[in-house]
Amino acid sequence: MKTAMTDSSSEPFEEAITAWARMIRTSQSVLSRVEDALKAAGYPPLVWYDAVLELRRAAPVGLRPFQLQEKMLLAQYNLSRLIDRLVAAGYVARQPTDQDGRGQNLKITPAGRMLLRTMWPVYRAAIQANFAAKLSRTEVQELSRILEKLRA
Amino acid sequence: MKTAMTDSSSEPFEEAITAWARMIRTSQSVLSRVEDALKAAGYPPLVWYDAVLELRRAAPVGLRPFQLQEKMLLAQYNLSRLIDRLVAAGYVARQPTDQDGRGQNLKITPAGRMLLRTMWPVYRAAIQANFAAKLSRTEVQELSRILEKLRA
DNA sequence: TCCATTTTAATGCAATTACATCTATATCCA
DNA sequence: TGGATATAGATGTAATTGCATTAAAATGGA
Repeated sequence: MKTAMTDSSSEPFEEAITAWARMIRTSQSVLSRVEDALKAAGYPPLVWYDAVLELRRAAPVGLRPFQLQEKMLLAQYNLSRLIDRLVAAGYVARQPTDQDGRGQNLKITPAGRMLLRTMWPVYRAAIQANFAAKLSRTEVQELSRILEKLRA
Repeated sequence: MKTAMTDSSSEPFEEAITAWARMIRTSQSVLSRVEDALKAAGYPPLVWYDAVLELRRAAPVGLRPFQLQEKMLLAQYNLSRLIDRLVAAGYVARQPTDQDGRGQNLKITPAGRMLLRTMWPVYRAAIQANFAAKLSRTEVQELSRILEKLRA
């Protein structure tokens, strides 16, 4: 016989629903605060930072768009247009590929490196204030571990 | 003297960066899979479900738009247009307020209740497959606890 | 080799979201 | 009361994202 308890969160799946809702809500909320901090400092959205950062990591060779897409969570057409904007802003250079006539090679420019350098202190402070400062080191590690399981 | 170790993740803040990146990436990835499952089943986006669900919880009184906004993570103008779509689709009814001539009252319709009922099995299965199934009960509880600390 | 298929990337157009502003009503206070 | 201020919600327009399709080059087999 079941208990008379009505607290739905005592059921495993109900606990999962709660955790699910918290993950979606909290990550969106924290992310938007970080984005706001960047915007308030006059910087472009985080996705620009992520894309240029991947290209810095890939320097000096650079990346093809489809390789960058694999590293980011973006649809192909969205990445194509993000690259347009990054190139127009001077943070990324498109170069023809020698091996594949369909493709192109993307490289970070000096301005792109400067963007990363100047954005980082603001980004770092926002992560610290809105994320790291609210958790103990153990909690950070535990969260990281659980999220990694979730990704796989 | 510092150790010669170069593994940056041994530094507390570097661990936080890793956890931060995982939280953003993983939650987006898992969310998009759940959204895809709903779309594949012919249902509207999750934000529709969330809004209508809040109105079911608030029944029979209903909610003013600004009250719904407080419960959801949406800008005022985005909520205004979401309500337009929900009303156009017949899931929500706009009613004049008697106390405040500026406002309106939002109520779930029978079609809205039906939407929640038919979406739920698909949504539930998607949460189970993409989230709950990947974690132990203890991990779910721990994740939930940590996220709650983060929100505050 | 030649043609069908696949891969890479771009793009026309529709839907949604962001920004700025606006309208209308309510509230506050001298 | 009356005028300034605040609150609730909508909306014009620009930017971004989503969807479907397209173009061009590479690949793979007969």
